[in-house]
Amino acid sequence: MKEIDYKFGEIESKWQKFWEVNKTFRTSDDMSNPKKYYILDMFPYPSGAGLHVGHPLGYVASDIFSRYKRMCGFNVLHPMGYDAFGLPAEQYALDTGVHPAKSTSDNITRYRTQLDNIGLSFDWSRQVRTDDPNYYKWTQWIFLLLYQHYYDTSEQKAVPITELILHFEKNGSNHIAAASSQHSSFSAENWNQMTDSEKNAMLMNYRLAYRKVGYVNWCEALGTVLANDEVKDSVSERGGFPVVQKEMLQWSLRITAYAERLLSGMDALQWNESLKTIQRNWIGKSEGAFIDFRIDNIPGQSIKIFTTRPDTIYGVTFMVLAPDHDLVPIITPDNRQEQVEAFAEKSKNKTTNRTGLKTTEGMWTGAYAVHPLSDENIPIWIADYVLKDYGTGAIMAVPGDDERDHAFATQHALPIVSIIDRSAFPNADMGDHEGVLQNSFLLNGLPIDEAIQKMLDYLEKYQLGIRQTEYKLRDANFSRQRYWGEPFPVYYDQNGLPNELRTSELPLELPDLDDFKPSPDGRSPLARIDSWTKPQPGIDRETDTMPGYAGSSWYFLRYMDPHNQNEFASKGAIQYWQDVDLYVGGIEHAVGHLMYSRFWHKILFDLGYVPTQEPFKKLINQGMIQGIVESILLMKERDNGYYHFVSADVATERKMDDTIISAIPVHIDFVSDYGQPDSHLTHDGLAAFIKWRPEYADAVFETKNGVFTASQFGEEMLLTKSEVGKMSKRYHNVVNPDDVISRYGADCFRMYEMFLGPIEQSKPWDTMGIEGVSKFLKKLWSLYFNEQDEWIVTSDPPKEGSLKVLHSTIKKTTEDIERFSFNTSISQFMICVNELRKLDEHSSEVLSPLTQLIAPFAPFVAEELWEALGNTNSVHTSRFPDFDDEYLIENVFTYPVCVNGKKRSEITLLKDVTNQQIEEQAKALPEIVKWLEDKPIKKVIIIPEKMINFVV
RNA sequence: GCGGGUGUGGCGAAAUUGGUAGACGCGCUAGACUUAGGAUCUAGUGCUGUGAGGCUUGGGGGUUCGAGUCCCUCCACCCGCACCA
Repeated sequence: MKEIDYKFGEIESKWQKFWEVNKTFRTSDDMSNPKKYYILDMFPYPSGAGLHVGHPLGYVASDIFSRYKRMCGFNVLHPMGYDAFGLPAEQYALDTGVHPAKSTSDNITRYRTQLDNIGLSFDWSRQVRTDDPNYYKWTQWIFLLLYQHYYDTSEQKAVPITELILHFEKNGSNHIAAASSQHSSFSAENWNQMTDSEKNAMLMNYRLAYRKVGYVNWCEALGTVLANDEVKDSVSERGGFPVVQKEMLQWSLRITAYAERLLSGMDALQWNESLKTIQRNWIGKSEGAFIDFRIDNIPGQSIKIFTTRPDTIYGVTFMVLAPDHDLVPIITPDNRQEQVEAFAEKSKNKTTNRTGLKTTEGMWTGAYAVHPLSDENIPIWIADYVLKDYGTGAIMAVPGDDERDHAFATQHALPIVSIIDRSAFPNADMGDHEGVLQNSFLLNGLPIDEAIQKMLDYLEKYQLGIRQTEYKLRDANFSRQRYWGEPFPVYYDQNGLPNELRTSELPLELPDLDDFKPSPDGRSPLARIDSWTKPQPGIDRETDTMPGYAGSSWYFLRYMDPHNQNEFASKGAIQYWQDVDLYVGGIEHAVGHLMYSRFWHKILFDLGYVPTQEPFKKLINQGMIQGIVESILLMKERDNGYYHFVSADVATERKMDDTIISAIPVHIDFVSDYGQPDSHLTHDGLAAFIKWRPEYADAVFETKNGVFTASQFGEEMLLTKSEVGKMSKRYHNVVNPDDVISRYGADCFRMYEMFLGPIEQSKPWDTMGIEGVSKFLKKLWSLYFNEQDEWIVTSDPPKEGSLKVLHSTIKKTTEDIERFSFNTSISQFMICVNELRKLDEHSSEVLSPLTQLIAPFAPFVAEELWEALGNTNSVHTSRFPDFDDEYLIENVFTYPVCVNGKKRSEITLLKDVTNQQIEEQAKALPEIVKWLEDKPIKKVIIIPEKMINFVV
């Protein structure tokens, strides 16, 4: 029998052209349709590596959904664009001399081809690129909005800085309710007497975008400052280069002002819990109190601490400052200065890498603080476990109810007072909010939560401390000493004061440049172009550029009205589209992009530019498609139990024991001649592998998936190991969707990616199962065409049973699509097609709706079949079929009949029989008679259309 | 350590509100058509037992006529944060 096949290659290019010519997926500008749906993919950074099979997972899912929504009559906005500014393009320029604009554009062209190959239904007329001056004009404009506003903490919103100035002129800093970098007190007179530069400096404490000298994460190797979320374990997330703290004049964004709203705003969002948790942790809210501890014998000096447990204050037996706390040199008596300094110096070196460090090291400063309630003297220590940049950099130590304080006190023989009685809670640990206070005077006998409130009231009443909510969230650094980013729309006058550009002067375009090296002093490459930095005498331009997240923090709004020259998007367009109904993307943006976007959106909301508090109503994190990481170790010689492993870069020498190092990551998939994945190295695969990496021509291989094996070949040996890991260029395991598509077709590729499992789950790429999907498409095709490629669809009435199969498929798949369960919808298609083949069904009355049903998943095949069915429009402009209950209603039902919950038989009965009839007929079944024997029936449970159960 | 999540055949996985566990696909076994099979079609396939039957959703316990699903407890793995005051 001839294999039924369809020529997917021809079909794909035919319909790609058709869609382009007919603008099939243009979003309608007609905003009268009240059913709008905005479905967005996280736009990619167009890297040099191109797309791999992992990227399309989310794209295909959102594409299926948007095709479905369109067919349901929604006006769908489904755009795509490029996050085009960023470090890698500049790094590439440094290495190769290719201008970032050029390499970025080249990459974009390549991405576009790949995306089109997959058959994604984006409205490309709305494409945005963050490096387009027409786009970043508005990025700069939004930055200026931030600069021009401050956060009013009583109104809980952004307010023009001009109102703050009015307030200062009238009242000075009295009754001010504004988020600020530092609190200062001044009168109206003081304010009015300030010089411009003093006023400017003061206002910088309040602006939402502000410039200040501060410690920043400086990465020497990258020649730039990085935001907190770009740094992990003291190395840069990109490249893994060391990051140190450096003092620099930088722009920052006051995201801390929005901490509470960013936290509470999440409650109503349909995001998955783990993502919300990541954001909550990042914001890191803690409620407690600031308390001042006077220092004995040094008038006017006090230690400010933050605590979430003010109830434990009677258990304070010592204080601890961070070793680099500002007060340390002040309070330390002369005779101890030297030792204390030495300790601080030693711990400084440790802090560069303190992850996972648990220590009880510390030293007494020689000074004493005064307990605010008992007036007792308590020693002040310094210790590594207190961090300068968390809280106030100082703690009141309560060894009686804090594990770290307890360990520290034990180590250094400091007194411990038990202040919590947990005898009623044997399972409670130190620090748990269970138990009652003891040895605590006015708090004695109170449960912890009540005691906290009572102490807070008490502290405030006697002005010993204040209630305060603290957040871990830090303001976001917004300056990069880099070329490939948005220039700041500001200039500095003779006094160095920042001045904003007018909207009419935007965009401030990035000048052309051919030397991208950062200056060794940490200044941006832009600083070298005098014509740009000093456009006029007395005017200096900012030479830093904005970070990568600037352009991506609002791009979803631009899609609503991408070509608008006068506004970032028209009021009408924003009013119509409102917000993103569904956002699909990776979880790696949890604390970066998603946090900044929400922050910017809230500011735009406060200023009346957008109608919603949150930009992304529902969010789905697609899982990662992993690759198989193969490591090969080539063993050179052996003597006295030592082997020499030759890796790509260095020869490493290791003792052969249970632990084996991985040296050269290679991937063996898709290296065999016919492109068939083959992770067990076969002879063909081996030949291809050696062709690919000729340096291994003389080696002998023996592999076994997942375990080490070795074969000996003279003095050489080769070990391999397979494991699941990231798909990445450096592991040589990137699978290009183009290869899969050319072999199986785009429809097959799309369906297979969806069939792999739930969208949100990560899974290794494995082509084993793709044949099943391919087979399904051939079977589908065979319902319409026979082996001779003849059209066999008839206008006959449907055969008995086929409408039932069709309609239950419509019902099931519609429900599955709505809940984003595409793997199960595909299963249902398979069942349906198999059934129809069994019934030898070729009626257009059945096949027409089936074609429509499959269209979102396999758009190319569906178009071809839809056309063959005699339609002139695109299947995507047709109406998604509704199921008809009439075909699903059954007048009989097969009940499982159970005895004591175990199924023993089954019985098919009419639907409208009474329970008594059901019981009698079921009881009479021979199997049931046997199981019931003569035991008395205690109870009969009949659940209509579910089951019958006899309890004996 | 804290927080979040996941545990179901040889594998990827299904299973509305507790109601026939393992749908669908891969793989495997047998057969058909074939010079051939890495094509196609048919049948079988959780484990165990000749059979009736018994066992089975990470382990243990509970609620229920009935538990993958609810409750308690323990274990394993993954992700995030991490000396967080």
